[in-house]
Amino acid sequence: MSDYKPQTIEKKWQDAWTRTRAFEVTEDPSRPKFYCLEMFAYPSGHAHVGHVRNYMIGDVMARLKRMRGFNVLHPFGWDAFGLPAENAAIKNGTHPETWTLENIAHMKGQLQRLGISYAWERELATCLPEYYRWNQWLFTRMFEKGLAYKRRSTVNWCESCQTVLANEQVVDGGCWRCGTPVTQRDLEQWFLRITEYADELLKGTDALGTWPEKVLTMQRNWIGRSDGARVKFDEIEVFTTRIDTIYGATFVLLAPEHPLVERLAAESPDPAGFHKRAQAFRSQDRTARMTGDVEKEGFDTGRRVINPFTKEEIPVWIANFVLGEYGTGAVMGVPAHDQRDFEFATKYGLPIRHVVAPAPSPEQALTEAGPGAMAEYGVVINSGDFDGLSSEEALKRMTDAAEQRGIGKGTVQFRLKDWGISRQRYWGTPIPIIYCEKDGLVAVPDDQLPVKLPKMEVFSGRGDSPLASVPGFVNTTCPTCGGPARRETDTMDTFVDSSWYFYRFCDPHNDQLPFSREKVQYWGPVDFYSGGVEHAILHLIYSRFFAKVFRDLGMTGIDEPFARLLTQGMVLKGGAVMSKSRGNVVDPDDMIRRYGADALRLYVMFVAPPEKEVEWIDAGLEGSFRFLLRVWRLVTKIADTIGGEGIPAPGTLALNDAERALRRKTHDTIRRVTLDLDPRVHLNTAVSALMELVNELYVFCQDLHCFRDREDDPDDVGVVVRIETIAVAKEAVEALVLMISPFTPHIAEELWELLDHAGGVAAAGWPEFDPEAAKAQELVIPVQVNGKLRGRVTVAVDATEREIERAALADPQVQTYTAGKTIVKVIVAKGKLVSVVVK
RNA sequence: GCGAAAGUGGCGGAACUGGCAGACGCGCCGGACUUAGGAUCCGGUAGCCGUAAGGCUUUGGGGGUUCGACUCCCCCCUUUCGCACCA
Repeated sequence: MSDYKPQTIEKKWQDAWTRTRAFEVTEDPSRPKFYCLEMFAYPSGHAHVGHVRNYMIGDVMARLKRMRGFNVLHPFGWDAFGLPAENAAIKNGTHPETWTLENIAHMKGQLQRLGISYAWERELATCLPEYYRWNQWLFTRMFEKGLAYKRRSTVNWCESCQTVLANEQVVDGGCWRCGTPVTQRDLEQWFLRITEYADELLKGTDALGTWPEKVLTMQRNWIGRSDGARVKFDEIEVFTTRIDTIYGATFVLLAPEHPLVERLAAESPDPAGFHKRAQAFRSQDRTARMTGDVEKEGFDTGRRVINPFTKEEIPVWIANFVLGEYGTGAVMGVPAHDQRDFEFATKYGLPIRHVVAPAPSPEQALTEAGPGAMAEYGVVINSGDFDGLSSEEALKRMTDAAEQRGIGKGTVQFRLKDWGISRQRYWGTPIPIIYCEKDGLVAVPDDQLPVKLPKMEVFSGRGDSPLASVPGFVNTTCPTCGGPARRETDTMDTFVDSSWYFYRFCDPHNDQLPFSREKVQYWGPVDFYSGGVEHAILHLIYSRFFAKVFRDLGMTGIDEPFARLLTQGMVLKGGAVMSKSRGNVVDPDDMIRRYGADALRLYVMFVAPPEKEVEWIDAGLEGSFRFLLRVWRLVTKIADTIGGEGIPAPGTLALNDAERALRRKTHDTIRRVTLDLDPRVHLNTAVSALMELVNELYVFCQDLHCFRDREDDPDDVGVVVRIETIAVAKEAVEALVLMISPFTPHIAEELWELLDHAGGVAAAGWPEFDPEAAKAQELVIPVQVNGKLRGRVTVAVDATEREIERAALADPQVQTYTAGKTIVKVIVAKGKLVSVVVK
């Protein structure tokens, strides 16, 4: 018996996999496909054990599916554009490209040392022209269809990153990357019209039943559909979801940004003062304004408009809590039925009129202002002809009435905004647009793509778009008229890169198109996708959007890119996320050196369910290492006994009790592990089941002397008397080695070879569950008396309910509790439990 | 504030559709083998009472449904996450 030397065997098998191109695949219509993907990596420098966890989940699934006969695509690549590379360049003078490519090389080595079964020949990096060329190609298609457009607008600006951020990239009022509070800027920006797909993206969430509910909820909230109506109060159009309360509208509120504000200022007695007050609201910190921390404030514009339903004249105010970018930027104030309007009206003494009564008792209409607004639906009152209608009914009738009178229209409003993709930074995809005096905005023709990112040497990190300072890049000729023209100098948001890479993996070397329809139709959609929950409304909504764009371009027939999503929990150290700046990074290479990749892999799978956050504990890894030692010893000690030819299948043999028990455990373990892996993805309990099997195997082998303990002693042949014993031990050990292989592939391959098998575990296939073998002959059934466990009876597996009841009542333990009492009832839960009720 | 998920030993966590709570591992305690062990093997390990057999209590707290509740229902507490004036 040799010692377990993970470093040696891991190297051996990793080399073998590379040599035999074990994980490279091509389309094969004769086999079911399985596309397994983990979110690709930003090459920040070093992988930590948090990355390892995500990649392991995918690797276990990929390896399992291979063993079960699937044609498995399991690729990996690099989300290689991004700010850290540029910042590193500014700080150290290393070119972003150098920095990025070096990091990729290092991290790739780390992943290879973990033995992840990637199809490395499909590796891609988004910073290479072979990739970003297709970003430009797709942008051009979207430009042609009006899905990419340019406009001036107020955008989110991160002072630290010196660039624009999309709405999705503003987290709690700060930059998603660095947390710096976001400010507003007015800029010319390129947008992608994701709102075109708002409704489909929303409805599509219903079909994503295997996604975590949490992610779906976040996406639904983000898209934020509201059904309501636009109604004109003279020239001011408001958006409301509660037109049923319009008779209670006693004022109108404008956002400080509303286009009418400046005109009203000009018409007011004190234009300068008016302007100043509106401006003060506008410059209120957006973050505070958005989070509702700012007190509701406003002022009367002096302007009056007619409520089109009551015909009353009501005042127009400007209010700091009305959002300029949502709806029409104007709302009707219904203080009786909207909490915000209520606070506002109370503060400024505006009239409050109740027009909806609580549904059950319409006659008990509220006539006085209560502690707050009554925002629920009810029965409409004080509303002319509409009195007595339910809110639901009034919504319809009033909308109809407004439409008939030409003063309003039923409409749907989304919270989702178009995706601003212009970035004023260097390390990204150049936007393939040329500005010509004569022809205006011209897309770079496909045959001139890629627009290559010029090699810049100096990075200041200040000012606008670095590319603007490269004359050789900026100055060009118009593709249409040939006259002098200049190029767009902004680059694309890196989330463009990650929004379609999963399709590129299907056809990574295509130099005619981003991918061929045939290949994506074969591999797509991704069957199993795993990554961090932080992308719930960034990457995951953009990718869904792009998938629909590709479909509408006729390039795929796929509506949704990710059939199943698993959001894995983070690995913490000292209660905090691992990061270089905190200095709490656990380096997988350290762990591999000490315990081997297999132990590390096993531990991250065993420590907790994949979705849960976990705290990294070194001792736990040691435990996993000890388990592998135990497996190693078990198999190496018994290999001579069970290896080789001529051992019959245990199903055909007459087994004794111990043999039958082991066989039952073997097959019960196969059943549990199989189910835990697929579809449940409870990797931790699958590992526990394997540990139980190992424990039972040890006892069995020791009791029945299967181990050959002393190799130097020819008398210790380690051979048991019964061939039956050897047969069931062999079955158990082989099933164990195969089932552990998705978790710890190196040791599994090594042991499989040691057991005289050629061809590797993937060729051997996943063990078959035999329900007959797993069946017990007798059952031990617990017996409760008045709800308390009082005894156990052993019955034949096919015993009838009557027999079980009789056995339970005959049990002496049970009788001590039933003696002298009346048996009221006996419930037999077949195969599970007997419950006796006595009085 | 609104919404969602979760609360189980010293710790990470099991318990499939209501049926033996605490699987598996870590840690700890004891034993065996050892020059030694932080290696390995075996055993113990929710709490309380009891020498023991055994008994009682126990899945955040309180009620309820049920022969039976970690699991279902109601109220409350705590934690985490998401949304946060979207009219």
